[in-house]
Amino acid sequence: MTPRIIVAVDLDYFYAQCEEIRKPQLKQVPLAVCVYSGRTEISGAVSTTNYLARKFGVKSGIPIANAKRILSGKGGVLLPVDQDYYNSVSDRIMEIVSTYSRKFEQVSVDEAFLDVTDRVAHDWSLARQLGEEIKKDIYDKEQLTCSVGIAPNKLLAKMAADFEKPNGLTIIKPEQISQFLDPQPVRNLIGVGPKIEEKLHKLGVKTIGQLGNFDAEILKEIFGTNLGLQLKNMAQGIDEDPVKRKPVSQLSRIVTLKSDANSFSFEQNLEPLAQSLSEKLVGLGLESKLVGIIAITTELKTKSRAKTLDAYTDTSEVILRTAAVLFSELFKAEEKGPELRRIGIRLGALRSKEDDSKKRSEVQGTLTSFLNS
DNA sequence: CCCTCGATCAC
DNA sequence: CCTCATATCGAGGG
Repeated sequence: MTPRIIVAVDLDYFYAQCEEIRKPQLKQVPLAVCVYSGRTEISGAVSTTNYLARKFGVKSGIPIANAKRILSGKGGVLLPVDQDYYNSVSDRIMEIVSTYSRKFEQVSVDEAFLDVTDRVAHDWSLARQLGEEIKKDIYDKEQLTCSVGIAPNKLLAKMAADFEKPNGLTIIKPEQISQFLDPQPVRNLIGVGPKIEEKLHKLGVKTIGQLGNFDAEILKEIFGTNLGLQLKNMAQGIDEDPVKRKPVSQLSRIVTLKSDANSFSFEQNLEPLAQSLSEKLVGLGLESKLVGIIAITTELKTKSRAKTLDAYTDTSEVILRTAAVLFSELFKAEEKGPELRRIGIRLGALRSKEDDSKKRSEVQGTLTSFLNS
């Protein structure tokens, strides 16, 4: 019944900071790590930037061309993403973080949660010390800063980590929840993006405090039962979601075509995606029963199709064959077929390979529950 | 209840 | 000019 103590660890401007570690001179200049789409020399988007670049408004998501224009004459540097390198740094850091509690959950390449309630014996002052220790440990071993949030649940811990960065540490004790949440704009709630924000504004709801007091029935009507309730709960700082290792449930790969097309060579464009997905499946010891396609039109609208397979697979052949069929059906559906800019493959209905019917051995069941106990 | 699709979010 | 990847939700159809 006593509140849990959850720690969120958020690695600061991760990709850009990784580049700064390799080349410390980069710390002195505006830096943008970019995803080049290959369409033209500069087409693509910015993935992550350091804080010097952010001062000029160069932030994630903006077109590379814009970033280049803004930073020209300012000594700015643009680098292409090196995912393998970031992954290796991430793996080592997550290994470090996970030593602080058996209740560990990695949310993304640069974020993780720990439930340290037992470890600090419900003591918030000890939790702060532990947070400092984690930050120092990561910095000593990897020369990388992170922001830490400590709170009674994952939602608040993440918002606390976001509250002061880079290199911050913020604590929200149970009795501080409303003073922390109430004045903030609804947009700061995890899960509230531009669309939901817009709808809330139309209801006259601007702050999290206002959302927390808003009639739940009206929220349910507008956002649906589930999401409506979720919004109300979040605004009151309620989140029971446990810190738990979550199995991967889907995998996807997407690429940008060299030029927009009504039809394209499935072989040539889809093969590398299918190959990569198959390798990933095998690497994780997983197999998939659902293959889907993702198509992004010239107008940046998303279309998707999916097919549940007769049997589980982890081979690039089956993935490729299924995806090709789905694309050919997508094109057939319309007279001319949609004009596509980007295409992708998605795998769903995943399961662990050593997890089929009869052989879900107690060994694995107990091992998993043990890890999260 | 299950499947499929589109939307939304956050990375 | 506008990347890539993942989880979740709701609607609609069976």
